[in-house]
Amino acid sequence: MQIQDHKPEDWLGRSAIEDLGPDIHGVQVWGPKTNEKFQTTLLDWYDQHGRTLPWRESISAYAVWVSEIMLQQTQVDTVIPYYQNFMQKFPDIQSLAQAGEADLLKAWEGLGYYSRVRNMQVAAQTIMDDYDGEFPSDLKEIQSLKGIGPYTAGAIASIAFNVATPAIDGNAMRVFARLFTVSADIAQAKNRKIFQALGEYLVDPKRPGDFNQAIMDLGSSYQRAKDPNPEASPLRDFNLSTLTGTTLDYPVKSKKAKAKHYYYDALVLEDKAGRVLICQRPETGLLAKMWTVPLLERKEAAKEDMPLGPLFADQVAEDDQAIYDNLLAESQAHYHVSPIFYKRQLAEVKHVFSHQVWHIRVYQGQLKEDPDQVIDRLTKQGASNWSWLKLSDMTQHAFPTVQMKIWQAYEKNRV
DNA sequence: AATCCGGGGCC
DNA sequence: GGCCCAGGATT
Repeated sequence: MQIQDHKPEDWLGRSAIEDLGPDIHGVQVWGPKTNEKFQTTLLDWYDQHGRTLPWRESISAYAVWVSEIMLQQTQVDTVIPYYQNFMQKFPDIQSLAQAGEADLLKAWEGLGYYSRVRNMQVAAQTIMDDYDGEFPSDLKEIQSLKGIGPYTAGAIASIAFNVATPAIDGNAMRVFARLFTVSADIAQAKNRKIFQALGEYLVDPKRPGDFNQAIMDLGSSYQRAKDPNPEASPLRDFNLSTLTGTTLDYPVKSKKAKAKHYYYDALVLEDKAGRVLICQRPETGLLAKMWTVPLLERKEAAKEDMPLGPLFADQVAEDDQAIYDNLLAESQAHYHVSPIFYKRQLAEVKHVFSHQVWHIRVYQGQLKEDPDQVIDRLTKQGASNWSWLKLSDMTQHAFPTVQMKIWQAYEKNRV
């Protein structure tokens, strides 16, 4: 599609201009070459009032890449300290490609969506192997890298390599939907092409990177999702929703499905030496490869309080029998006790994910007998994804936030 | 096209 | 409790 040959109404599926009239409140809106006036106004504002951010200080493809991956579904204020730590530990593509996975996960600990950092390392290795260590500058080659989709490719290409392409994320879709009163549902993937086309029409071919960043800054200030201030925006006179008083009608976004609820017992089993048993989650799925104390999902019928006392196998959900069996084997081999332990409920922890809500009862495990064995033997036997952790030394494993909550509940309430 | 994948901030 | 956020991979 020859974007430059079309006016916005051609791909909005209706004539916004005709519906509203060319003259709104005495202001001429979106006539010929209005996009060029829009660009000038936006970039003049950006030059004077754009945000100062760490990854804008000295532009490199690597810095833009790291920041954009971290900023996926994550707010700027959350990202900044992670970004600075990450750039110090992994300052270039090569150091990222060669990093140990545990160190990478530790640098990402608490940030969420942990596959982002694993994908980034895969991409770094691809760049080392296939691009001689130089970040590719072609839009399609950038998007072919693991973890880089259409938004991030557009951001890197425009900001780092001055490629005249838009960067369409939720922020840009909100800004453009309000700008042209687009009623298409931004939650539906098929509608992304509408905003992509608008972006291609609007983007400044001379300063595409600054244009895209200016849209982001506009979306975080005058065109925030909540409590926007469109009347004071430098783009006020271009904005059809502002001129018609319909800002909060846009963007249209359908609701997400409700989260499912799950019920767990967290078993904090501490030995005489002050070590706590932890295990590593599977390689795929939620919180992949992160470490937690054993989490046993309660059977549907056992959602009520469990009686304090020994833990028996028939109280554990089928999916968690392997965890239980492993606990049982370890305790029998090294402590000659069965069942594993008596337990005391300390607290309840609630943790909300995008699609799941976890309700966790935290139990303090109590060894039935006093172990005489040397604890180190435990770490040498059995599967490597079990470990005894000294609470004073938590830097060797990456823990998800839900585990941090369990640690806090344990430290506060342990007896 | 729908689902999965974290976590924090805000109301 | 619900919604938002500089999305992408998987199915």
